[in-house]
Amino acid sequence: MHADRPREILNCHAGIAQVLVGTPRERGGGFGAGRPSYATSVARAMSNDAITTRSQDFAKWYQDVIRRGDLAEPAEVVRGCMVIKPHGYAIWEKIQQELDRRFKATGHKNAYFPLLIPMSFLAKEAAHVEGFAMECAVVTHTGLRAVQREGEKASLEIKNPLEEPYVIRPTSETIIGHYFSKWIQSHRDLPLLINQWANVMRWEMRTRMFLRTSEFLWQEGHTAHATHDEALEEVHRMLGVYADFAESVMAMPVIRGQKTETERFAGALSTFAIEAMMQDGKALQAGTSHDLGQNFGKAFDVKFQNRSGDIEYVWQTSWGASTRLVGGLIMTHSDDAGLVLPPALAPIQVAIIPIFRNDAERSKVVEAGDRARRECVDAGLSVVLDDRDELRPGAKHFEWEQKGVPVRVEIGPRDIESGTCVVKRRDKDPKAKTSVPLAGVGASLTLLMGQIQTSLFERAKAFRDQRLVRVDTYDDFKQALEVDGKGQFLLAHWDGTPETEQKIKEGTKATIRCIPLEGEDEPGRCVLTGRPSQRRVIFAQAY
RNA sequence: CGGGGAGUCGCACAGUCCGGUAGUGCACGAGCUUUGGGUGCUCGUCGUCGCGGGUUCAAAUCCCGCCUCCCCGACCA
Repeated sequence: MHADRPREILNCHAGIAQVLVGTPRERGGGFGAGRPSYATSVARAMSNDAITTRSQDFAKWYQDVIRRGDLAEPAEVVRGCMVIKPHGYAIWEKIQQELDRRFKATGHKNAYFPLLIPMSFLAKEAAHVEGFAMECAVVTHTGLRAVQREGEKASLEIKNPLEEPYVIRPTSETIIGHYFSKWIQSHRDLPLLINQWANVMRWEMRTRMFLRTSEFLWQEGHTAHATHDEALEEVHRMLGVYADFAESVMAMPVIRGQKTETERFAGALSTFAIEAMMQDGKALQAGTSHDLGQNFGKAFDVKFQNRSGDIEYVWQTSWGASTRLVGGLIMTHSDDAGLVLPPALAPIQVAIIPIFRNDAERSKVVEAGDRARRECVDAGLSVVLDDRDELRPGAKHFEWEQKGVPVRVEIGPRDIESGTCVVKRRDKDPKAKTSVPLAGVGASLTLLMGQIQTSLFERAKAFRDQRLVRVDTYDDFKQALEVDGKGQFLLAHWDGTPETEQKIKEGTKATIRCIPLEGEDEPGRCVLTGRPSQRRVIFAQAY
């Protein structure tokens, strides 16, 4: 793989000119024709130098994969924010589609609430304010005025202070609570099952692209129920939706579990989450589902009249998943050559690369390529015929490889003669080519997509399972936390107190990721204090 | 916000100590050449050296202030 290739060679041969999708005919004169194009900036983003390997520097590797995959770049003009580029956003859109379909299938409806929340709303739920106060960006003024002082450049000045400042939503429980109280009167209005796709802002100390940015995109589900049991059922249903999505669509194995008091959502009775292991062995929380109890119902006066005519507060839930999932996707599957995408989320699933030596060969090969392309389209695959003349085949391979395209197909004169094409899987060594008949290529590649999807999941699961270890003493705990320079998940007994959790964190940087829902109770003794414990929890260093 | 590192063309970097016309490789443009894993050659284009002040005949370089990014903490989806 690339890691073995001398850096100099990579450096001096780098080159990706532009990205064209579809056939020349389809493209016409539209996209990027005749003007300095987006394609140019793509080429620039992806130019030269090798990707850092995972073992060299995982954090650097992560950023390289994002840059070379043309997913996003830091918004250097806005602190802690990122620009999600088309290829990165296309992945997010696929995530959205898959999740949204599952939300609708479980009876939820989409709605949209204001970005700005009256500051007073935040104050209504005590634990909630405490959790989010420091992260809030606050809007205090409106209007700008141009000011021209003598001898100085014109500048802008802020005009009118607001009577009540607004907070830019860090999450929408409060404002949605407010509207729920207007919308709900009777048990007949329940359950109320709402989802919102939105951006939120949390003024984080330290940011990393996709994993933690000041502004991020997410979905937040908010539901209200007549009973606590019903709300809890919802909490687990949606946790299940996340887990199923993560495993079957992202091919990312997850552990479902409950958060400890320390890690619980501010204002919730209990929080559940799915936790995934990244390739450096660290944990990533990939989706959360909260039992809000009646906390927000009471804070926002969300009441209903039950069947027997009594007034009760509703039981609420909220659950969310964010663009962080894209970060998880990257760190679960990608390799030292760049991005690796599971077929279910790959904006481009197949890239066809024609091989030819002269115009006569070119027209034959491109024609065959276009037939293959159409077969793939008919089979429901998203496919590109890369017939760019300005790039040689090798350069095209590198480009699609770095962008994570699951399958690359080569069609050359030899293939046309034998009626086959050469297929390379992104999840396998590029030298391991297979030959596939051109007739029925759509069907065979569709089949292959399923195999790749499964294989990615199995590989990630094998890695995770191998690094999910049971420890019973604190010495073993500290030893097992890092093996071969990578983290592990430790199944250990814990005495259930925040104090012990804190001490372990101080001593090892490991936190309790969750109390797993799967598995059975197993009495034992806390690794730190030796006090009795009913169940093992998962400790790990986390993102 | 504390500790460390860094900001020079699209990317990666040299130049900064010791002030004197802003460089290299890749990318980008043109041409020829080449095409089953980053073709080769020739000629060319692109910079208010992160921002704002100051010192100086002269500032990428020295001084002051600020901003941003990366890493390690604390905080977190």
